[in-house]
Amino acid sequence: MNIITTGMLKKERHAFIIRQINLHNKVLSSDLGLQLQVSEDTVRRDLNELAESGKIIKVHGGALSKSFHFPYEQKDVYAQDSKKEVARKAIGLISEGMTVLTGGGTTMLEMARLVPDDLEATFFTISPVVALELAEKKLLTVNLIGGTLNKNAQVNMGAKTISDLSEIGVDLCFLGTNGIDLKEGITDSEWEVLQVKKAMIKASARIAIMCISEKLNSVKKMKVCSLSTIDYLITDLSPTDPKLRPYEGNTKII
Amino acid sequence: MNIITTGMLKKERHAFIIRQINLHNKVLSSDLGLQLQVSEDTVRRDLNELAESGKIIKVHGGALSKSFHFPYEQKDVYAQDSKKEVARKAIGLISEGMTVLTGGGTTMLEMARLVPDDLEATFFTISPVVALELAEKKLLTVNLIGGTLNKNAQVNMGAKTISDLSEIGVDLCFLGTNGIDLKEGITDSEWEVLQVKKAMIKASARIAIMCISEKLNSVKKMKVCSLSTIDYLITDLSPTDPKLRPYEGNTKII
DNA sequence: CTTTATTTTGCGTTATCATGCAGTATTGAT
DNA sequence: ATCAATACTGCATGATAACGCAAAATAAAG
Repeated sequence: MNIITTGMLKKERHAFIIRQINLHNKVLSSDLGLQLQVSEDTVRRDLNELAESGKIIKVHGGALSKSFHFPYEQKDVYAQDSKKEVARKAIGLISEGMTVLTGGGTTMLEMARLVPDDLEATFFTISPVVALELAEKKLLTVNLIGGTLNKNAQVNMGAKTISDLSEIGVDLCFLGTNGIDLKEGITDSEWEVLQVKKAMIKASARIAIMCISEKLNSVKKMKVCSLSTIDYLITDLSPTDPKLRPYEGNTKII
Repeated sequence: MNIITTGMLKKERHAFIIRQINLHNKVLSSDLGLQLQVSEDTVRRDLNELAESGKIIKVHGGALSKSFHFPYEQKDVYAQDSKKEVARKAIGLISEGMTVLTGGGTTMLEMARLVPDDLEATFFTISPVVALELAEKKLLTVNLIGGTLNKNAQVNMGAKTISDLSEIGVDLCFLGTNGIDLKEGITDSEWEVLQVKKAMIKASARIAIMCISEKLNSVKKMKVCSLSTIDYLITDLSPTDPKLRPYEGNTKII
């Protein structure tokens, strides 16, 4: 257990830390300092870097494995400000009496929370989490599209979901995305997700993509749709931000 | 049950507390103090933080599960033990590879929590809350029946739900009920609920009614089905309890 | 092989956080 | 109304973190 180490390079320390975390689900800065024979400052800097790139979760006193299993109710705790900003803007697109379709994810959940109490509208969603949040608003009609619950994404997927989506028609669809790029348009890395998104797009008169700025200009494996399909692009940036300029066209930047 | 823990990070304590609450529906600050080896002050501060972010409901002496805080009931913490007992017994009816259909409500939720991690089975449910809880179990396939989310009961209802239910066939259906009586059988007070329950019964080879003993011998306005339809009656009482004697017949008392 | 630039690291300082304790207030049950 | 259990407040203490800077190590260039 006691690993003696001398003159390790930063990369090696990082690897060591990741290994320790995978092994124990947690590490203490103080322990690492001793094991790696470096100051705790260095350890803390290492942990910061690893946390920055999303490999671990840094907490006071050390760090936790990212797969640290939290019960579902708190998976969404870390809704970053950028997501909140996107959600806030998205709400502006919804007007009285509208029929809206949404996916899942933290940004959508945040949007559900921000729906004003006096809005009367009809929502369809594939996300039970979003549905439950929307159900808090007294004037909304909330329809949950059924299907097989995907454990990671916590949204319904599969054949049933897609066939049910083909039976509805809505005014506006809010979609999150991991990949958005000028040339490739909207892309995704999971095939199942791709199918569902395509079905959602077909079901909707207008499409709004919600996307935090750090995901701009990234391409994933498979294409969902081209940019021309998108009616609104909602980001945390100002609509006049130069980074968004290339996306102007058919798409309204919000 | 006495879990020994040393040098836990705050986040770990939080996760531990959430797990305990999910397990028992309630925690006492005093217990947590001992289990986590910290002062009750620290426990209380932890509980405050968790309550602050809406993950639990803090009460005098400890905290309660949030999803336990269903719109309808919440009176006494200890009456819930009977539901737990019903849920525990219900689990016994589920065997490997089975296809199961469930409704919503606290007893169902409790059952979902108690499903063993190593059970491989397929679940259908009309409750997003139950679905999300079931999704925590790695080996389960969870299918959520769509529909219009009823804000009070937090289950899907309406025409879509009923037509979807008509398309499936399962081995066993777990139903809660407010009214059960020798002569009238299973009764309910809401028309919408009635329709859904009937559809669930039609979809299932066998029917299990889950019912805490205080609801025995009560009649509601509308009839769901007669007692002869019921295969299992699960209560918090011993199967040999004289109160249950009258219900013996086609129905197996558990 | 120097010399120079860049990065990394450790240390002192200051700020922040976490925790337990003592005293006081509040609660809930009888 | 009383009493014991539970909660909250403020504070002291030790732990951890952040900041800035200078020494050391590493890489790059001449």
